[in-house]
Amino acid sequence: MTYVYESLDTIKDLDAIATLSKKIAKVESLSRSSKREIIRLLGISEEGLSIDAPLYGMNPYVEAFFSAKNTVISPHAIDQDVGKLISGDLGDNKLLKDFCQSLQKYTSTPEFKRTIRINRKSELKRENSCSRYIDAHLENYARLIVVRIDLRLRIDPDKVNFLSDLFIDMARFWRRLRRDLRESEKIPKPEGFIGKLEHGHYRGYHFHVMLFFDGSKHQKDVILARMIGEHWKNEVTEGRGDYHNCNATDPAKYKYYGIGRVEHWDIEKIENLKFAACYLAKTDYSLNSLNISANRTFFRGTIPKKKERRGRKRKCNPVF
DNA sequence: TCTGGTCGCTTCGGCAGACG
DNA sequence: CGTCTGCCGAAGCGACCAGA
Repeated sequence: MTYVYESLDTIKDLDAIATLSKKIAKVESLSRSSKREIIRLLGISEEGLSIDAPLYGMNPYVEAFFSAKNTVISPHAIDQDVGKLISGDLGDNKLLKDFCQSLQKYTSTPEFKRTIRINRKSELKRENSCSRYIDAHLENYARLIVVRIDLRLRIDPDKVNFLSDLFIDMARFWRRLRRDLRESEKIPKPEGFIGKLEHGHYRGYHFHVMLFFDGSKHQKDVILARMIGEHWKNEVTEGRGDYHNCNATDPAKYKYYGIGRVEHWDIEKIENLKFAACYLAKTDYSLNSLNISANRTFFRGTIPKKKERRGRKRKCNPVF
């Protein structure tokens, strides 16, 4: 039995490959450090990566990178070899040029563009969906408490089929959590949620969850997040789970802080909130590739019905 | 060729009612 | 009283098509 072993370094490398590959595909001019980085990444064997992170390779840009590498360089070349092959003046290196050209050729095929286009389109759809959902909540509640938590499972070595078993567990726990959020008296009841299932190469399956509470009923976002997180950890998963409380992180560390208390007049914070929500709408290529019957990764509650607005009229009403 | 709209299919969320 | 089940409308997803 083999386990999926995933190290953080692998992920960083794969992310770097994807972003650089995108840059090359767009024929952007590359800085000297970018070129150095490409050479370093070319030294990584695809074989090793596919053992460490078997699913991630399904990112089309990563595929493009290795396809180009294999046409230009022997597939058996190790980093030292690559270092020797691409040395000297980087500005005028034939191998590097060939590599970029090959990658550009790969990414300019209609099939490649098609997959990118389709993914981008569903991404936009989900982003719009998030935005509409947030607007609908702000229309009903002048003040929202937004909570962000990441929910995950500790890996159980007894599971035989690592990927699908955990997926089934996750689906079951998610159903349970949703029910509890709606019905349980023990935890605070949110007015809405957005959820995104991801397959992390580092931590396995995890849910990024965003919860919306009525700001007139709840205040302390950090405590709300902790209560839900503890419930996930102890009740829902019966001790098999774990969580990360994003609201507990210092707001100053965020460039765009859009969680916690969000008021209807605070356009900037609403924008930040939507920005954070859009992250949940991003495509997870590794999950796409799993081809599980229900390969849905994005979830949200239904758009709330317009409530009759009572109380004091809103003074400034920029949004609605 | 790309973007945006729409449609059908499938799954999901929310609710109500049954069950133990 | 808490949990399970089934139903219905809502929502995600992929495919097609029209127009820029």
